[in-house]
Amino acid sequence: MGKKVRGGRLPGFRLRGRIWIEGPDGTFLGYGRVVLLERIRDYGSISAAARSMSMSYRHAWRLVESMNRQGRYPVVEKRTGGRGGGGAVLTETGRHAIASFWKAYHEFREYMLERSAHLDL
Amino acid sequence: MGKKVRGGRLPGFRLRGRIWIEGPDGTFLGYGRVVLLERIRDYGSISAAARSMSMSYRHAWRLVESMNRQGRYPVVEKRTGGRGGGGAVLTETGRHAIASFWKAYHEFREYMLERSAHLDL
DNA sequence: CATCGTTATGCTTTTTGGGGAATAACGGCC
DNA sequence: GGCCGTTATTCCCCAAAAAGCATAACGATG
Repeated sequence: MGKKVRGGRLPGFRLRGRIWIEGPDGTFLGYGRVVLLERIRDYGSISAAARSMSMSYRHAWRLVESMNRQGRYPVVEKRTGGRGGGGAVLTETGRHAIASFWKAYHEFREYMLERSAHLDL
Repeated sequence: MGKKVRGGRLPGFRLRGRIWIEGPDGTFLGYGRVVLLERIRDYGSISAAARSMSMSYRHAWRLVESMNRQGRYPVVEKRTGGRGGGGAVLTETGRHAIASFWKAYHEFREYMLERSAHLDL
């Protein structure tokens, strides 16, 4: 009655995955980008956001550029100069993008959790 | 009655994703690895399989090593020397791994297709 | 009008993943 | 026993991605 000779489940193995939103020019939104957007929202500047997640400013800036360029509307509005040197704030589009991504993301986590259960190896 | 000012859907954008099976030492099975296993099954050798997908033998060999080392049982049995120089064949574990992955993979495709439909951006 | 921290951008260095070539060992088969 | 194509492994090189460094430019505020 043992179905197969193979020793059964491999304990340490699990199904993993990731999702992202792709635009005309490659990735538009992914986990890292969304976290970056949230930090920008919380800290009010790209550089502070980058520092807070130990990412280089240059990299963070490029990510924001990529997101802003792809959509019809920018996700981040940037101001140079002025009090405190300037800063950056989320647009309504940006806030909406974050919400959309998290929604898809959490549904996906749910799915993966459920699906991992009947993974037979 | 327009719900929001934002101009509506961004036409070119779509939800994408990928899945893989992770073992104690990183990736155990992914799309590329499974295709490689199938080629090994079809051609009877790692080098022919690698050639058929224009992958370097070195890379293919490493992937096989990674898979073989992680599981309780190897997925590929390799023979050096002999008629035709040797070769490689799938084990029962290997065949089962392929089937398991494709099952999860196709279910996942289904899910993504369905989920992409109500992605609002 | 000098200050200050931020955006903006170019240049150089480091890291990383993989390809290519070279070589040894192997072992049925003629 | 020599041949042959495969497994097994090492060393060097290349390209792409990201980090690090170094400056400009900016503009509200004191």
